[in-house]
Amino acid sequence: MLRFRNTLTGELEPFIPLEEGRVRIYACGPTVWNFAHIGNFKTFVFYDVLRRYLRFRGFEVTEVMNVTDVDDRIIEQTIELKLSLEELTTKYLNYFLEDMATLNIEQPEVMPKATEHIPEMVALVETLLANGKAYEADGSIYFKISAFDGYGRLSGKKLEGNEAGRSGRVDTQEYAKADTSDFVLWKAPKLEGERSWDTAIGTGRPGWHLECSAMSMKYLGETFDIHAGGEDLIFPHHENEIAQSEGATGKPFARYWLHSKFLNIENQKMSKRFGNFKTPRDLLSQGIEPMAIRYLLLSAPYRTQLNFTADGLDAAASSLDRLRNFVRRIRNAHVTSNGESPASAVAKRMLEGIPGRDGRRPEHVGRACGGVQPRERREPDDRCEVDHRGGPGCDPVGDRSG
RNA sequence: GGCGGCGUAGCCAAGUGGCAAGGCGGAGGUCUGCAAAACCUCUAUUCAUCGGUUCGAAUCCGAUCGCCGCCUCCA
Repeated sequence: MLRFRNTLTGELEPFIPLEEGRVRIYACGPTVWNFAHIGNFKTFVFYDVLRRYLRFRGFEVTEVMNVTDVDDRIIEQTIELKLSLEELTTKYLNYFLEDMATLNIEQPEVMPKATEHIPEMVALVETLLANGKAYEADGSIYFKISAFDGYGRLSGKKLEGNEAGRSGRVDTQEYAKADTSDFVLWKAPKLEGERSWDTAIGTGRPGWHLECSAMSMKYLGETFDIHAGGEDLIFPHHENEIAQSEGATGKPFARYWLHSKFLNIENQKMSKRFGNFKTPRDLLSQGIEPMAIRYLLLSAPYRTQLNFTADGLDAAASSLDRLRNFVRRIRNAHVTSNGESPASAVAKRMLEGIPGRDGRRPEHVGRACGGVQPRERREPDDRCEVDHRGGPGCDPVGDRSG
């Protein structure tokens, strides 16, 4: 039985999809205002391993990953660079897709853009206005948290304990909200030249969380299986998604919430804001091969924080070389005494190892494909045993040559 | 101030009650004209600290110290 650590409950829960044999996943995707850095890709590689592993386990996977192509940073950039929204976001979306391919990340089944789902978002806001969970103020529309029971369930936050603006990251005086904890659904334009849409709920653009609710429900249904994202999104993003989605439908939103921990560098999270980030392109230009980056990002389980270092990257590259050597040796090896080919003997052991394994620590999906090692010294007569954590369907390091 | 996570060898890291996986690095060796590569062997009596529970604890409980993350548009 596959189990996941569900942020919603904090428990390790057996995974039972809504529909047998099929998994519906919504994964929070990139905001295409600039290059994505390898911290971002830690999460995207996690999604990739998750979908590959689920498929390996026999599930049909439908993954929706949004492309946020309108938000504050994008708007600021378009004004600064005198580009249209489409020019800027198309450019960086293309770079992102290239980077995904470089790191051998499979493309999700659906990659919807926020700007192409304005009508769906407007409809959602209209529902919330109609049932009293949203209100208008100064041309913007806000979600009324006091009208939604269960706010804070995902993040475990109690509003009393929180201090508005404590993170120092946001301007809490920016909006005319009735309650500081309310969040914006629809934003009236503020800047000169800011992109906006004329709609039935007014002129403006969607708030951060709205696209994820509208698009996940459109492509996956009002209730779906897995919602994944970086740990930073637990609050407020995912908390607010739940509020506005369940506030509108009255039905449970996502059933399993999976959050990946951050990539740190010099013991601080990698972030554009801190200027301490590296992009895959930066590393490639230093002669680092793409699969070494992927290997490094998978060297800790997805729920474990990973510290990025040059040594770590070197170690990943060395490990990868050794792994490839191992594969080459299997291919060149002779058949075993019972007539089985070495490659199939290895595959069989991997298959046998996995079911017993995930029954215990299934949430280690990020790690599931991390460790294929020869164990020749333990069993000299059978030189092809492989650590059970690898899996053939898993393609451990996503290396096509392997 | 509130909430959450983590602390295992020089470095990265697995392990959630029954003698401490693995990788990198390092040391020694085999092969090789030399070198490199490859391959082989070795590399934690001990799991931040202190108490407790137990026949048995890295694993469970309590306290302490240290680090990290979130606290309203960050993957």
